[in-house]
Amino acid sequence: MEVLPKFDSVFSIDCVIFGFDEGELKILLIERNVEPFKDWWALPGYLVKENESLDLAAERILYELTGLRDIFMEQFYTFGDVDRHPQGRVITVAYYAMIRLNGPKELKPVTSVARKAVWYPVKDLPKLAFDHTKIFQKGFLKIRNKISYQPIAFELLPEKFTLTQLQHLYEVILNKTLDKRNFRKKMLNYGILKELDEKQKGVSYRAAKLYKFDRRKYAKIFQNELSFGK
Amino acid sequence: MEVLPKFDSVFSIDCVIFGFDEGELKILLIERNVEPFKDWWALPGYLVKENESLDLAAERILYELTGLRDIFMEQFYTFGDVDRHPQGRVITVAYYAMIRLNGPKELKPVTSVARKAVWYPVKDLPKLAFDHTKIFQKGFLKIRNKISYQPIAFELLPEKFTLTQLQHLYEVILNKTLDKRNFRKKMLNYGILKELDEKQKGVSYRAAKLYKFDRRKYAKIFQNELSFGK
DNA sequence: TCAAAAGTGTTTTACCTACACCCATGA
DNA sequence: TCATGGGTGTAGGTAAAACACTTTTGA
Repeated sequence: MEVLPKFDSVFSIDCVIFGFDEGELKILLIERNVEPFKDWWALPGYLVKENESLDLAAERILYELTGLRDIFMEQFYTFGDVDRHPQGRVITVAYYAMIRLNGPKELKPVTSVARKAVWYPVKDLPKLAFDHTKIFQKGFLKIRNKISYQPIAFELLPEKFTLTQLQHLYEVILNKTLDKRNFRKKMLNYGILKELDEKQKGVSYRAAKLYKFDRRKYAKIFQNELSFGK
Repeated sequence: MEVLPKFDSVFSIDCVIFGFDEGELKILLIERNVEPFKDWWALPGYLVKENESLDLAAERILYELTGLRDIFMEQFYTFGDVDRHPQGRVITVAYYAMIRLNGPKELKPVTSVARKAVWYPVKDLPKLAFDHTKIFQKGFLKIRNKISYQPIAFELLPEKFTLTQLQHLYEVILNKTLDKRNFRKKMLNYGILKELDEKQKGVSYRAAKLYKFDRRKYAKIFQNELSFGK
């Protein structure tokens, strides 16, 4: 009978959590308070427990290191270079999520593994611990790719937003400027935006209409992704 | 200093290898010769060694269990349910590939872990060991999705093929019938097919032109995948 | 001569792209 | 009244979809 080997391999989760704030795309980083890479910036990530599924581990770890709860994350890649962890063989399953920053929501690690958690602009990231820079890059590619064929960007915006805000977000993620009229046509055409009877407030120019994302219609339209004509 | 825990977690690779033969989509299965799941059908898969990267482990494992070498595989998902392996905590990184079956190529396991390896039609799979049915399904979705926006199906065909063969392959993977004229227009339009001066032989009806896949042009066109108009 | 598959074009519709001006608002 | 962004339409091109008949070949 085959028996599992006894070498000390373990696995971890790392999270690439995107947020959008002050016109900038940001990700969540922690300052590590433990070796290895003590005092370095890192993606929120830690070891999976023996009796914990990957998805649940991801939720727990994100919560413990940043205080964020109930974030829907999706797995996107597993990194397994032999020497990616200085203390042994650790492969890591990377998850990503796009979330809404409701103003300056407090980030409070609940373990001492992280000294603090902060939102960091992606265009100016510091050197990261382990292979986390590579993990971030692959995660960024993932959302850039996904946004091109699924309007998932709403997740990053406040509940009510203007079309211009939405466009800016696309421009930041795709790293190019978009045509205003074409962008609006396309977005409205999707049929997943609810126009509100409300307008922007506190701006010193013509106030823009506010929109809401219609999650139900989105689900209907984008659940069946396959397409290849008759 | 943080120390890695000592519980016996390990990881494995499982491979979903697609082939196309006699008008049928098939995957490669092995008959297991070891516990657990001795005598069951399973995806080719085994434990990763301590000093081996995931990608290299995938190559080695596929070779050892089936005799196939130099197959380009891509990772697509990692399965980590707590109880997916009866003997302990084993997460598995799943890889897929699409390959060409040059006639009845011999499959010869080089370890005794697999009693034999065979091509099995996907529409009639037996019960599989572990959570391999789930892994297969996710892999199938992956190629179905990918083929809808990238003409990767060539990998499955013989070097020279007719447009009708190509269309049948698409129909099998997408599970729907396609319009002949539209299909041909679209494929030829991609500009990645070389028309040969050769025709099909040995058929009792009008012989079709043979085509070759132009890998260089394919690479040029499909390396930059992002698109969202100005 | 028949069976079986090869091969071929046109029309309609939808979507993408490019492009420029007037409008509403608060300071 | 001015600066700032909000908001709008049209024309041209490209790709997808629907649809049916003639041609070639070997048996």
